[in-house]
Amino acid sequence: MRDIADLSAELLEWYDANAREMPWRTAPHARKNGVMPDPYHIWMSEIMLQQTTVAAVKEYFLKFTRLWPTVQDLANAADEDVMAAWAGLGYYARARNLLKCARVVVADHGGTFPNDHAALLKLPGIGPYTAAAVSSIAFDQAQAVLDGNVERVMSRLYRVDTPLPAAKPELMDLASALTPDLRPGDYAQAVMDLGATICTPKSPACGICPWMKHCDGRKAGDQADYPKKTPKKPKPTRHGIAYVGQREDGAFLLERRPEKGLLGGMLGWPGAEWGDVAQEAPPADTNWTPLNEDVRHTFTHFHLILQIRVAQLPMDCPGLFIAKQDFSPSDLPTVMRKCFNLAKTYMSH
DNA sequence: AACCCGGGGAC
DNA sequence: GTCCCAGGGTT
Repeated sequence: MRDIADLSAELLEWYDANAREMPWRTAPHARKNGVMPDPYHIWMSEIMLQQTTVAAVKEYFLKFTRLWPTVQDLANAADEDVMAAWAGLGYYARARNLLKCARVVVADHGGTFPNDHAALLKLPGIGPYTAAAVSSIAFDQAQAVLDGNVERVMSRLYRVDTPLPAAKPELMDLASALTPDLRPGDYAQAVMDLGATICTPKSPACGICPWMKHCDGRKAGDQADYPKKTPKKPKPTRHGIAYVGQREDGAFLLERRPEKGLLGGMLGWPGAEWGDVAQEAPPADTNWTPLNEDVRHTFTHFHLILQIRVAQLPMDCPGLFIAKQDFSPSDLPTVMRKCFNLAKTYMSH
């Protein structure tokens, strides 16, 4: 038990000297002076950071907090504005749940985030990790965070041979045993910083690791073999066609995708469902011009090859048209933006 | 427990 | 190309 207290104390000492700066983070010296972070900021950053790197999140976090400075502002926002602001960040269910959660916090919690793990866990888009992160970082509660970084650190520190994801309960027990009652918020950020900057997936910088002398993996020399993982399935390739239509007045023919499923709730170019073979499904009865080049894109679990068709459409063409001055490619998910970028080189205006 | 769900950077 | 990322929801 003496050893465990040493571990957290040594990591906090390292964090005091090496904490990375982030727009949502309260630095350790400020925290020691009683400054606490805004729970709204911590919550928003943690939602954005799910499966997403700090570098990618920064500009989105600044944009969201500029557009919606408080959870009340966000709760009052229009759905389509939030989805457009999220475009490009990926995993769009996060944006829908972000808005849902803001509205629940305002309606059921008086606009104040609950501070305990159990209450946070009930909110949309908040799972075990995010509940622990918000309760520890924003409210200094002794909750163990277990993300990809901590899984890697724990599995190396103790040479856990059980492969992920089956090892998660075991890793959670190890992480909980290390979480201190003193400065749990800084400790949570410290152990994740350690995984992100020193205990990296490939070629970890063990020579400068504050836990070097405690690490079983380091002692055995096989730290890079952890964590063990169950092999993943190969990605299939799907095919489809995207129709980029522009009306005589410059407006674009788009469609709002269904709330559930791939790119849910986002704008996109019309077309049939993607499959083993590309299917024609022109959204207007006119002469569509196929382009020589395809759009290629990779999603979480498949590769996609999209053929592009372009056409000029008459003013009486039915459908969801967005005026040229209201159309911004940055409102589109990346694959749809790729389609536009390719099509526009072939369009006259 | 297994599957679905983006996008980008490092290698 | 592969792997990874401050994971959650659904079935």
